[in-house]
Amino acid sequence: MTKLHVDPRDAVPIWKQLEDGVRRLVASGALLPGEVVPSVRELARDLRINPATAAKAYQRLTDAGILHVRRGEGTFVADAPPALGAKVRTKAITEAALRYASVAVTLGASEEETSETARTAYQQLKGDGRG
Amino acid sequence: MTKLHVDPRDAVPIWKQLEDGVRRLVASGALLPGEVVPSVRELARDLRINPATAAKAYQRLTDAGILHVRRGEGTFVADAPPALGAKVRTKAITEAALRYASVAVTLGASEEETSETARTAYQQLKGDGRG
Amino acid sequence: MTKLHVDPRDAVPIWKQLEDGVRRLVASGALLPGEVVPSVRELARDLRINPATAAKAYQRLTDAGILHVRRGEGTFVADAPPALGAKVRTKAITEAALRYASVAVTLGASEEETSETARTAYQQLKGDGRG
Amino acid sequence: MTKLHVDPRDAVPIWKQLEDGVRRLVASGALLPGEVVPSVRELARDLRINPATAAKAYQRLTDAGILHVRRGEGTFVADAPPALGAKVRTKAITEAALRYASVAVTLGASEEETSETARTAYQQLKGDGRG
DNA sequence: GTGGTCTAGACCACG
DNA sequence: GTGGTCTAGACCACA
Repeated sequence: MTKLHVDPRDAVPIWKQLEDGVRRLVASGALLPGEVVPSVRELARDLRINPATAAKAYQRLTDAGILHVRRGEGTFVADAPPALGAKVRTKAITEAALRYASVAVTLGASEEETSETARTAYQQLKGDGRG
Repeated sequence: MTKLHVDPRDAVPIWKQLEDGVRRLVASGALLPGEVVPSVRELARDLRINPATAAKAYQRLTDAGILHVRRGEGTFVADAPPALGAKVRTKAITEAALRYASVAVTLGASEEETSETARTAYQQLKGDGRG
Repeated sequence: MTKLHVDPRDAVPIWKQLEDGVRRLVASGALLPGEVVPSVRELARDLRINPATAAKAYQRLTDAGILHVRRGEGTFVADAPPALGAKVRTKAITEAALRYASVAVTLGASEEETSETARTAYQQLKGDGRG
Repeated sequence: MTKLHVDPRDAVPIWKQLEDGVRRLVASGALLPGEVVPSVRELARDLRINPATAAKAYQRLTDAGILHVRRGEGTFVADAPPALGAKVRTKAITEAALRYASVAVTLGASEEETSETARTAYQQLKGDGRG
């Protein structure tokens, strides 16, 4: 139901895969403000990971203001997921684009292939939402 | 002289930044087949990194057939930098695009901004080459 | 009616916020000896909290001699709210001041700003009383 | 040498005591930019705590931009410890002052005693610096 | 040597 | 039931 999945063999840490996954679900509208997210234990059981690992992801998301905890009740999507400063945002996107383009250039992709593949990937991710 | 630079504070390992950098210079034509590359010691000194780190990058590049060592003379760009299988190539590009798009979506970028920023990054990197 | 309010998102437990709140109202004279306090159920309903949580606060206040239960009639402010030993009192204030100053120092506040902000906060709380 | 100490019996988490301690040492100038901080393992050994607990504090400080890590080399005080927005800063100080004043009022302290005790606590903490 | 990650399992406070 | 903390110990990558 939650469309969350992690790959323990991936180089990127499980807690980060989880954090990014939730961020994406929230950003894409698949998880709405106020909505419950699975409990740490439930998530850990479903994904076959250690509860502490799931807890780490949740805690970071809570610190970032994406989730918030009602003690003894559970964890929820925050009412007003905070926006990033425009500067920081642009810088982050540009850097990610450079990392991507670096791979594309190395593999001999053309300018068109590079931008169109990015567009396709974008559409694919956006399709995860509820629309 | 080689336009190589590494960022010790980046999350990606220094040896990998170096390896990718050389791959890009070769792929973009900034480094031509038969051309000398700096020695491990020289490179380590210039970039202020540990020689073992530079050696690791060169070793991997040599294993991959990108560089070629002539004992006593130095290290050179291989005559015929190997091509990648089409399938593997496409898969690698697609995966990189997904990583990039994931960041873009999370930051609320539009489809246009995503593909255009990728294009800009591509042009910027291509500009590093000699052509 | 009682000017009591709790913040479920605060790090400090709800029952403690409640307990401290009542203590403050009594100490400041906003609640006089012999006066009725709301029932556990009423309070829980007004503050939108779990009755068990309100009960826990009342229990602790009763144990401490601040409140006093007359069975079948309700809960009242005790006639002679107990005083604290001078030593314990001073120690408690000093420790609280250190916690506060620690925050202030970390945030780069000056000595004046630190003591004046404490004074302002004091006046604001005192204003909650009836005098 | 590091003047860091933690109390496992305290209600506040060890990792937070540690985090606050380092923040204070940096803010007060006792730890200067570029300076090394003890390694996770060393700190854990000295304080008799679990390395993971010390690591958690360091990681949070790194995320906050107070410390930064040079891989394989160690952890250092960041060159430019980031400043907080003025609004956020003032809000944080005011809230801390209210928590403190709440205790003071509850214990029957006068306005003078409240502000002077805060001042004394401030001076005591500032004395930890190197001046 | 360094920091980072993960697991396993325990204990606690809260509601 | 919920999340938070802590310990113990293992493994990994990096320099």
